[in-house]
Amino acid sequence: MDVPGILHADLDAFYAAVAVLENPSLVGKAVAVGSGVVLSCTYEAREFGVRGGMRVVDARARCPHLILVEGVFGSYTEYSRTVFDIFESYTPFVEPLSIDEAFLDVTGSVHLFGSPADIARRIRRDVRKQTGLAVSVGVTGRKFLSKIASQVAKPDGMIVVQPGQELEFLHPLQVSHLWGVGPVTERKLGELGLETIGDIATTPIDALIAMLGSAAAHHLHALANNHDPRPVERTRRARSVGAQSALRPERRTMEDLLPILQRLTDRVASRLRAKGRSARTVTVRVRFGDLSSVTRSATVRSPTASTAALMAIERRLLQKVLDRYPKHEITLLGVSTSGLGFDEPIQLAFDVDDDALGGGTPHEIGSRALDESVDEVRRRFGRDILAHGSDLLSERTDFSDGLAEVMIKDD
DNA sequence: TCTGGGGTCCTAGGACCC
DNA sequence: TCTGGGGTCCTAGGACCC
Repeated sequence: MDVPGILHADLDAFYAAVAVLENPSLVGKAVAVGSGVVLSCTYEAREFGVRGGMRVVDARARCPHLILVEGVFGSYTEYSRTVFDIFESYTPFVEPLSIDEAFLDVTGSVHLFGSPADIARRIRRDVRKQTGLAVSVGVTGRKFLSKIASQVAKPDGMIVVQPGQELEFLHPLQVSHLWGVGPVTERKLGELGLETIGDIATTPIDALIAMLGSAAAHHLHALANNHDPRPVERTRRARSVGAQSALRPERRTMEDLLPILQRLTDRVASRLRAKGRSARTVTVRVRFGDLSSVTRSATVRSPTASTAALMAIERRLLQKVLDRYPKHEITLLGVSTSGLGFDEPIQLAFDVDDDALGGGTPHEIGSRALDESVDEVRRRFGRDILAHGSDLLSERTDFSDGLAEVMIKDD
């Protein structure tokens, strides 16, 4: 008999559980982590209707004795590392989904540690013993099904779905259990009278396509029939890096918005550099008084992680929005970078004093050099640098739309 | 009921090239 | 010269997830 070999392990109420571990007087109490909104809360708080994502004032209204604690990010990463080390002691095939959950393919580990269900039990025991945290586990032969099983198993449980029993387990569940069904899709499905996963499985694919579009329809139809060929993948590279801020929409002028833009861009650029990545596409998101929002994006030829270069692009995008919506109350919602490339050694063809640039990786030095040259170009020519090339491209230098492209070459 | 910050993926239309 | 098909890239927006 085949053994189901894919586990989904998910720590229960992770941030709240860590808060309780670090302050034993909180054991058994209704505790929430967060400020402004609830990031995580204990099951004692959930009994009163408190949920993650809820505003703290609303949570307090439902649960007046709620104890609110601030998050401590350092402890979370420490606990997380310990837990992931335990995962990796059972299989090298661990795919992190977030700080507190992962897929594990244990198919190759059964001769060492026993059946997948045995391994799940051992992991739960090890995590409990070494950290004090509860982890719920789903054990099946498919990623999506194990994810659903672990959710159903919570809190502090495990569910094993044996081969041949998958549809029996799956079909009675509400559609919202499926990964990819949120409020909008749930409502659309409901309009067709589809409430359970079994309903989706028996609906002709064409009807789903008409309602949801091709990709979503095929995706949900496949999952509802227990088809999910996706393997457990050990690493996944980030595809975008962004930063958000949520101020009330009231500011209007470029001068008001620039400091916010600078702060967000600093965050994004330094995180890009820390990862050794650079971005080709830059997106600016703006929110209006009625809470609707728009985006403007631009793609440049060569990836950059330079704060000043990103700022120059974002400024233009922001100006585009201001020109298009001159009367609106607006705020800057966020900036995001995608089309990520890798750390490239770069050297400025522009006139920059090497000694002034300090140490670091070539990428860091290059990014700082670009920062300086953007400022210098602005001083000398009154222009912004839009992009830089990976080859020497003096003939591409283009002031036609008010921007220069700076020349940078590979070393 | 949009309050938080960080992401992923998909769609649709247009430009451009062969 | 016109029509058509296919592919790629870019832009803008939206749904969903943790």
